[in-house]
Amino acid sequence: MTAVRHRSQEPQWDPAKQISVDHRSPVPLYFQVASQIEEAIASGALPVGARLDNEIELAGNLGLSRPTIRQAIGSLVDKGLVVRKRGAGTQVVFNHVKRSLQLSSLHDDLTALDAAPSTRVLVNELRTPPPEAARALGLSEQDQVLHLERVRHARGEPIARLRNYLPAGLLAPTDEDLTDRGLYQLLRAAGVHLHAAQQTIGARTATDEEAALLDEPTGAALLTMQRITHDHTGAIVEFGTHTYRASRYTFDLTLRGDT
Amino acid sequence: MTAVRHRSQEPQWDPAKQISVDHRSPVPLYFQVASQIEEAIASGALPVGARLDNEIELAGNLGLSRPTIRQAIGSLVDKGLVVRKRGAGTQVVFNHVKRSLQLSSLHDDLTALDAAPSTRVLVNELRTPPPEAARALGLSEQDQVLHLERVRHARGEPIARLRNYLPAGLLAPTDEDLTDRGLYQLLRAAGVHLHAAQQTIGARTATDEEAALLDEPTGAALLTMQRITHDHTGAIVEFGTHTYRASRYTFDLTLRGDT
DNA sequence: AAGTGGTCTAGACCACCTC
DNA sequence: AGGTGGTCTAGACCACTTG
Repeated sequence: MTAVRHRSQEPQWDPAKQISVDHRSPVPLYFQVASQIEEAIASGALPVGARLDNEIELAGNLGLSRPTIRQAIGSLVDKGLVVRKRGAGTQVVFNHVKRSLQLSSLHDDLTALDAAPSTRVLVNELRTPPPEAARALGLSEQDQVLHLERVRHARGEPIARLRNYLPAGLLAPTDEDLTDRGLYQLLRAAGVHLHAAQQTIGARTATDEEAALLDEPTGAALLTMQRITHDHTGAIVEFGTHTYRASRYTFDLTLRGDT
Repeated sequence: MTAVRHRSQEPQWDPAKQISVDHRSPVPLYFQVASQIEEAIASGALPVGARLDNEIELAGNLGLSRPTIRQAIGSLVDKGLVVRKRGAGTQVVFNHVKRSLQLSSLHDDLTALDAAPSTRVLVNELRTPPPEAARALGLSEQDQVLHLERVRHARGEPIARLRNYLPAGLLAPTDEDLTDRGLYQLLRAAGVHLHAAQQTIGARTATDEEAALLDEPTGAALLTMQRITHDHTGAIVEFGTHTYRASRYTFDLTLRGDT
């Protein structure tokens, strides 16, 4: 019945007893199941290497159909937490997912890190865009765009200089809006559904102006990131060109294979 | 903006006539359907903004069940090519996916770009690891690991200095192996299933040694990338710490939202 | 009100892995 | 040879969006 591998110190975690589903809840059944398995993995009740019960058994024990169970486990596979092997079973391979560098703003990232971000607004007005920004937004250099320039601080130190260009009419933030909240937060609040972003990460040495803004010596190495953000209709909602102090900031990400 | 919203001006692309499925093929039906829709999107037959037929109709026209069609479209949603909206339909939002920065080696990336990569092997032997590498691999500093050090060139110019540490016994490449093929290629050929990698991207200025190796002036900005790679069992198969010429190389990636 | 995707069921056969 | 995931069918009801 209970498939226990030769890991003798298998934790006592009986899915039939630990997972409960509520058919009246508006939360989809597959999601309820996935969440509870994920929690068991994160808590260590299902350690790395542990095998899940097979899909048929799991379905029977929970009173659900196999496709529903498959959908639940499938979402964990997508997250990279477990792997399925035909004929062999489903095993836990990670107990947490590092999800940095998702579609979130620097402000959100720093807030999550409890780094007390603050923002100084240098520019917040409609202007004609520089050639590079016009090209990225698919506009002409005569069109007006919202030009934003900010310096982001965390823990009392400057971290990055952020320059953004947005199509006119999308947003009209006050300086206070920009001080308190990240650009992505403001866009979401304005009803924009962020869908995807193309980023290019590079490096170069600081100009005198950047060095002064970021409290670095001239010639210090800076990380650069340029980004084009699309909404759910495929329209371009933002072009940004940012520089980060390499001594204070790195990009962390995890990649997953397709095999 | 080429948004087609009315069926009347729908492009001439009839899925019933353009998509064919072969029930005898070993290729899954959902995959056959997904590939052909993806091709239609890439070719422009289904432009950005176009709406797909609804799932029931598509299923009926192709003689397949709705879950199979859903699985096909679902894979396109995962790739970010189309979006589904309940009550509204499924629309094309992108016509290509930039898939750089996936789980592939620099060698593969450069080969794909037709950049004629070549490699100079500086170190290829078993050694005790530096503290940082030992910690990343979960080994002690007394354990032997395979130490690799290479300089990658493309288009006749140096691009990056690559330093890798692998658990002993996993691989025993000759210098020729390393010259001709990327590390990930060698690992796959050795039967290792690459599953995920954690990367940290940063920047710093070049040391004299790096400057000489990479043909850059001392003090030039370099991109740095550290990576820990796991196989499908969760075991660590590689730790790498690499430096790239910022004047010749950037990291491109696209991020997708969860909404 | 009609159309469409979101979820779910209860089966089935096959391919692959392990024993 | 038996167990397991991979794929597929033919339905069903619901929630949301749009005209």
